[in-house]
Amino acid sequence: MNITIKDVAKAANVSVATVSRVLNKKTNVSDEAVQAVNRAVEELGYSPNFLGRDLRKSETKRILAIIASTEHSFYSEVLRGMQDAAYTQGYDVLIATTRDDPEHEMHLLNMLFSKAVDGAVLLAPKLDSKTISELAKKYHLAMCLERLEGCEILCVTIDNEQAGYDATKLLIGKGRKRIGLITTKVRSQSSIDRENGYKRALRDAGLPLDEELIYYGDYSYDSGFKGCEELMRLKTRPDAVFSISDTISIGAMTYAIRNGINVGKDVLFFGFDNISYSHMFIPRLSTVEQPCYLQGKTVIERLISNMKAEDPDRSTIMLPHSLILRESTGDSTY
Amino acid sequence: MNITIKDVAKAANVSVATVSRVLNKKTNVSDEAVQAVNRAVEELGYSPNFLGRDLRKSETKRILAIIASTEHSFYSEVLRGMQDAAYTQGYDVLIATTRDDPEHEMHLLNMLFSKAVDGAVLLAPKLDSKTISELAKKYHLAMCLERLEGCEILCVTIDNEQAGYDATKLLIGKGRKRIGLITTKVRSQSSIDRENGYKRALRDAGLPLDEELIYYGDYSYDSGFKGCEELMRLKTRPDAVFSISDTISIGAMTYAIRNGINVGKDVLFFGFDNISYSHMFIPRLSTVEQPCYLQGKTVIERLISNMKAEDPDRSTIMLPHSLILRESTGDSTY
DNA sequence: TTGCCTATTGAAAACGTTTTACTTTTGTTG
DNA sequence: CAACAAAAGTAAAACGTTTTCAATAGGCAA
Repeated sequence: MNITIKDVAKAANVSVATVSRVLNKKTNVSDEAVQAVNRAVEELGYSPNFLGRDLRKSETKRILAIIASTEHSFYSEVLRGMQDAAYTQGYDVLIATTRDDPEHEMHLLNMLFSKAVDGAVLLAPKLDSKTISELAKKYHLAMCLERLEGCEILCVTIDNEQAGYDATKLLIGKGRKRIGLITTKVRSQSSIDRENGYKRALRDAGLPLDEELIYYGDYSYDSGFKGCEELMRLKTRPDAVFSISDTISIGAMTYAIRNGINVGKDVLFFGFDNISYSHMFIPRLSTVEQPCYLQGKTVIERLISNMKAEDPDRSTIMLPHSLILRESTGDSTY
Repeated sequence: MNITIKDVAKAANVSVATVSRVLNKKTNVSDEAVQAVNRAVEELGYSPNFLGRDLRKSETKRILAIIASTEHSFYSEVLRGMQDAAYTQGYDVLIATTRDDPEHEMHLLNMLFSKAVDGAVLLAPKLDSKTISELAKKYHLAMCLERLEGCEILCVTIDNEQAGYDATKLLIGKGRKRIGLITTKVRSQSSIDRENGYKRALRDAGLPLDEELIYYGDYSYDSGFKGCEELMRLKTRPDAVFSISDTISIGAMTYAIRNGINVGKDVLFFGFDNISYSHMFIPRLSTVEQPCYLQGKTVIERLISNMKAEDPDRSTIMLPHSLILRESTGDSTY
């Protein structure tokens, strides 16, 4: 039924080894042999079985990117960076989704343990730091976007604490004294870091830290909407709202607009991630931009280099972020 | 270096065959053997090499979903449906992106030819109908969301022509006489179908087909913005605009709003896909909803059933769509 | 005791490659 | 023309599993 290298060898009147050499562009094979083999491959419509090849070579030239879901277009650029970096070195990137389930995450990592891929990158780990640390010792595993406290693993991310600080400080610089924060109940390290940055900025500016001003929800638009509603119902309203993601921030702004609040004037809004919709929304959202493409590219480059090295790099690399000022903070820049 | 089944066998004092039987939960193996093997597996931290296993069984229990990119969150639900269906049958779904490059699409399909996956689903084919038809004869290949004229392959989609018709007819029903269409220059079958539906609705209503009212751009927000600008500059403006995607429609509405047009009153807007942002935008966008989850679920169920069948199903299945009316057509429904 | 059946086990083949180790052919040089 | 090196080829081992086939052991009836 299936055409194997043996069939090609027979058709080309050479040995199996010769076929293999031709296919792998090795030297030590005559022009006639090359031609005969190529003709046979063509005629038979042969394509080599990767399982056999990969087993023998014990490498697959494939890397698995593990994300939570493809819902957040935010990942798209990161993955593009990963693919570009991988592709130039002859690797393919496959994507799989955990759907926020740590068990499923472990199931996917099985592909790594069982050599179905050469390496893996976690973009939204649900497993705990210790477990991942342990795995990173044995396998070619890395993290991107999200770091984990005390986790010894190659990790490429941004300084989320500093980014939270910068965003908050910018709002303070615009004369705001009561700044709300909408974050998540589920504590990913990035949201913890961003929250810490927010708090440090308040401290540095001598502003009081009012726990009332912090709303804990989830990553959704609806949560942003709800969070803003709660904040606006306080005796003394906030005059600015920093959200740890753009989607949340858009939800928050929506509440404000629907309730007659002048966004960018009465209340300033600041998001995080610079997703494409943040500049499509009216008014355009000011936000923190991460170097998505670069993070993806970097993590793959390092991971592949780790795969060749005897002594793998398990450090955390923080790439620079930047602030993008738009209408929601009263700036008119595009 | 690596722990293989042999090491486990040695440690458990049984043969390799017995270990394999225990691992695969076969009968005909004594309790003692089971325990000894499990203990050894535990102690050595053994996990079976899938390459060996898959080669021997010549099946991987993996299916590849090939999309253009993860940028459009629209795919997310489809993939979720695919994964649910696959997972209940013991399959995993891997995702790979073509980045709109037919050559790269072929490269990814290589994983299918070379048995690295058992089947594949194309969600945004760039290859031509004939090529895909040919491949579908030899491999377990299916399509989802997008059909291809004259392509003999298992395909799960919606009736895009009818959907385009329905949306346009709705606008006509609201008394609109000059309806603009913003579509794409690159002719995917779905956009052709939607455009045809638009035209049929005009014909059926006895409205003239004015080529001026059709703008050909790409799938982006910017293209929608630009398209709307062109349409609004016509001597006689359209009183409604149908776009073949929500992102385009949001771009179009943005132009309108920024230029003082009363959206939902002066001009109605209709999108396509019901992406999450379509109800976050202000005003909320009326749109065509596709059964994303169901399409994904269905295509995988059929594909897996094809993998077991002698005579595979190569028909096109069209699932029902529906209209969602929101503020952009003057409806107040959520 | 003998014979037979069943439950468990193990040795070895098989899956499709690549690669090693060895043989044959070709070509060059003195 | 002998000697030898280089080039081109082959057979077989190896990768890590599963599965086939045969063998062993144990139980039980006669």
